[in-house]
Amino acid sequence: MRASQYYIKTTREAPVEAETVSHKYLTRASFIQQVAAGIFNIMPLGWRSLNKIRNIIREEMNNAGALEVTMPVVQPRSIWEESGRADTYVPPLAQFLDRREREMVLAPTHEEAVSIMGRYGITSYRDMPLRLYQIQTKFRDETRSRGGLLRVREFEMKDAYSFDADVAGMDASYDAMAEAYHNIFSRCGLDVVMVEADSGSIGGKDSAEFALLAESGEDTVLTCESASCDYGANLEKAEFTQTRNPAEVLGEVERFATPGIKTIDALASAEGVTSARTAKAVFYTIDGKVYVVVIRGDYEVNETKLRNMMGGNEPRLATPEEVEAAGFPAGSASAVGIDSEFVIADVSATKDVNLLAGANEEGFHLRNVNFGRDWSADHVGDIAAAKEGHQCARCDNGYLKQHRGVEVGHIFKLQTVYSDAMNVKFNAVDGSLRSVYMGCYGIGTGRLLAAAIEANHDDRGIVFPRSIAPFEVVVIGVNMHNNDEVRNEAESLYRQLSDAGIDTLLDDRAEGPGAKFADADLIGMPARAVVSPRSLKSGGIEVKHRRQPPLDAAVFAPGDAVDAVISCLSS
RNA sequence: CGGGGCAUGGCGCAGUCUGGUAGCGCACUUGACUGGGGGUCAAGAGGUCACAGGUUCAAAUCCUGUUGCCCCGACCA
Repeated sequence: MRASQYYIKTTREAPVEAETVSHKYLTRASFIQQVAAGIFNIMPLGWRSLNKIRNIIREEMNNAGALEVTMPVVQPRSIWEESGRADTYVPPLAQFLDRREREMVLAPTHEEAVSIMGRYGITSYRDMPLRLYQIQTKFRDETRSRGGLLRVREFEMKDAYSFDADVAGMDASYDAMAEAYHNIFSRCGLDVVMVEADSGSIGGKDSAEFALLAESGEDTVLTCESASCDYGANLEKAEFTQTRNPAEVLGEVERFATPGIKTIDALASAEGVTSARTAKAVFYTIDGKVYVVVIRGDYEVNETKLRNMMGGNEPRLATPEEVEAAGFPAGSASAVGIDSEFVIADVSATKDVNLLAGANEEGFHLRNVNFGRDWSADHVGDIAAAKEGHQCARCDNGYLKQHRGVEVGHIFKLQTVYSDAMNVKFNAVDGSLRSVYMGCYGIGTGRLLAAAIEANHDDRGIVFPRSIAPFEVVVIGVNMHNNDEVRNEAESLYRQLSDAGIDTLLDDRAEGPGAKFADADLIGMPARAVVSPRSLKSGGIEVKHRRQPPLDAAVFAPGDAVDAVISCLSS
């Protein structure tokens, strides 16, 4: 490709709203252009990179035994009613009426459509495993987008789905996809961690996300610091080993005055103990009912764990009005004296003894409060949020470290959630009719491109790995438009590289050398070959890798330049 | 959805307080010079000042409303 005939419109300045590195460079290098909030044009350079990413994904999906298909972006709302997600999907579906006033949705994901494809042909256990994937546009009318391609409303995703006859088959599909994902990310130059995750509104049981650890990410990920432990989890899911106070003899409950004390920390310090010796109570409204949620004072409630424990109903902090209407005391609250039906307890508050707690009376607290004797709860479980420094629950000798991460992939074991709802059934070996075990597996291609830039850049621009760069090498002809010798050498090298199957860009624009170098660096050309009067005088053509310093190029005779570029690219 | 901010040529901005000929840098066009890290000079082109109403002799500027976009939070396969 000749730069003079291509659409490269680099700029010195990024739009003021671009905050992340990838957003700035993708815009400055003219890979993308914003059309509306969270909606982008992908320009020729961006499209080339995305095509390389798509092809890597295709190869790995095909290797994992998946078949490529495509499913509609515009779907009848009825299939979402069939799955039960028409009204529960969060964020809400983008909907419209077609010309005959039929209700349509813009698909944010394709479990419904693939279930329809699956049930068409799967009638026997012999039809499975079946693995399907597509690379397709999704629309999610999320209330907020950010970070350029890191989080958008309309985006492209590779989504794959597996159909298996039993749990063992589903697990095998899941493992095959996980392996393919590792291959994809490493081929794209990304060092990602696979961590346990919550499955959210997709449903199902086990899920794992692939996260690039980066400050610009919006995910919070915890990993075990121990070298011998590979535990990692999204904050929503992360477990930790709770500390315990030494067992004590249960003391008598003592009520005492605490004028002016409003917080757990103030209470703990007034008593000369740490907040771990307190049981704090928080009010949540879940499915229209107000609950007292009790957790040890040094922990925080993880609302995702709380939601999962309470049957998937979304919890939110109760308003003072709701608390009052439910008849709960507003100040100095605790679960003491509350009907256990409306009490939710984290295990931390149930295991430790002789805790400080509210007296359910303004200005008074209680000493030596104990679960089982002084209060009880119908709902007890792990609803505590893990934090940096907490002890790893997996190995018990490491501590959790907290990171920011970009979620570039997510895989789920759906079990039979969709096959039950959408009637995807088959006859098993014994002749019985059973629901198919499904899995689903997603990678955001645009987000992957952005993440690759977050992970690979310097102050001059993008530093693409060869595998996903729009071009592999740029041949820069310095002043080539009015210097025959330079032009002939540059054209000849361009031809030879192209013939060798290398994606080559010939920068034949009538720009000064400075502009060409700056653009090559900004766009992230992995290799650069320079033909100029100066290089010819010193023996030929300069070849340099993007990672080498700007002035650190080696000169090769014209006949050796192709080999030099190839060897430079594979370094 | 809550809070905050912004809207003037393709991009980045000044001008708005105090109403009176729309300006700067980058990019663009033409020419000349230049030619190793976004070069110089000269001459140009390009803007219903987000939209709608109002006040006024006169509105980018003042008033009212609307829309779009950004940031923080809530939320988020």
